[in-house]
Amino acid sequence: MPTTLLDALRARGLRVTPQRAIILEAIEQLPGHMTAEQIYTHVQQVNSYINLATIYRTLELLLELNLMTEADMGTGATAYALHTHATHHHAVCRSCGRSFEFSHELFEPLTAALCLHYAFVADVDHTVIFGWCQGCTGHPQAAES
Amino acid sequence: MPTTLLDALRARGLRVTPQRAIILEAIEQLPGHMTAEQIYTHVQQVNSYINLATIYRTLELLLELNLMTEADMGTGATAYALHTHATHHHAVCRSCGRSFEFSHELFEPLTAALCLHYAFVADVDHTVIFGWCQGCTGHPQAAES
DNA sequence: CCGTTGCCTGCAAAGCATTTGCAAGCATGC
DNA sequence: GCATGCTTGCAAATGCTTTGCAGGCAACGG
Repeated sequence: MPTTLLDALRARGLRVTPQRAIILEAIEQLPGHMTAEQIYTHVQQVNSYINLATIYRTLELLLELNLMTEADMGTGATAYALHTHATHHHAVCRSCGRSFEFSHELFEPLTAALCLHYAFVADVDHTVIFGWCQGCTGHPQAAES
Repeated sequence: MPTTLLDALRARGLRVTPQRAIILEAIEQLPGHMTAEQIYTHVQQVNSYINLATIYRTLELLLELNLMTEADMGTGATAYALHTHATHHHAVCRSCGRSFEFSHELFEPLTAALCLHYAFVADVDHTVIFGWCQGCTGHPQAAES
């Protein structure tokens, strides 16, 4: 049962190495969005001789192949997500840092308008919206204690 | 004619130093969004002894005071913008890198929905939307040459 | 099954934007 | 004016990510 990601590599004539197989498997197993570090940790449990640089190089590859998306969640590390993962977005609270996912349909009026007015095709999978959640609303300053 | 930004500092009991005055003036003069490096360059023309670290510390202060917003335009450096600057957003093309601003009203259906469904107050001033512009639409792979 | 080719990898060091420790400096209030 | 402690400059550290290089091995042809 070869993974779809490996097939995508083969289709482009790219080499299927043990490292790539392990990394791709880890990516498929991790839920939703993940950082390079998380993939690294997961991969270590299978084979501890895989280098972080290889993770980054593989992620770069997947981004080029349009199989993944990247997003800055404001945590310092880039968050990556499989493009096949259900389209969704994140709302992140500037005060408490908590976040939740929301469905793509809330985004559709915006993407439709951008397409209509500017012929711009928004790639808003995995977009991050900052703001203040219910508990922090109304007193954003006070909540930063 | 003291600047509004300086007044904001005074109102919080923060010290008004020559460095801060120069940095705030530069921020008010630079159009739209700017990077720490750009502010630094601008400031150098007035007083070349101001340190980059001071720029960053001042920006951090302005963010805390809610006078500025920050956004990652995908250029490597964080883009800062005055909160008083007319609310707007950026669409950035993943292929050619070009970007354009679009008005806040396109965002309102989304912010309204987030508020309604999740009681989440989106702070979407200066948000960045990635995608493909008119020229690059339809063949995102081909355009990356 | 084996040899060749050049794509991939590990390692270590570099890169870049940003942050921080520390001692000196100076804005503010008395 | 003078003391207090917030600010600054400097340089080093930080954290994530990228890169140079030499060796390794997947893919392919024979």
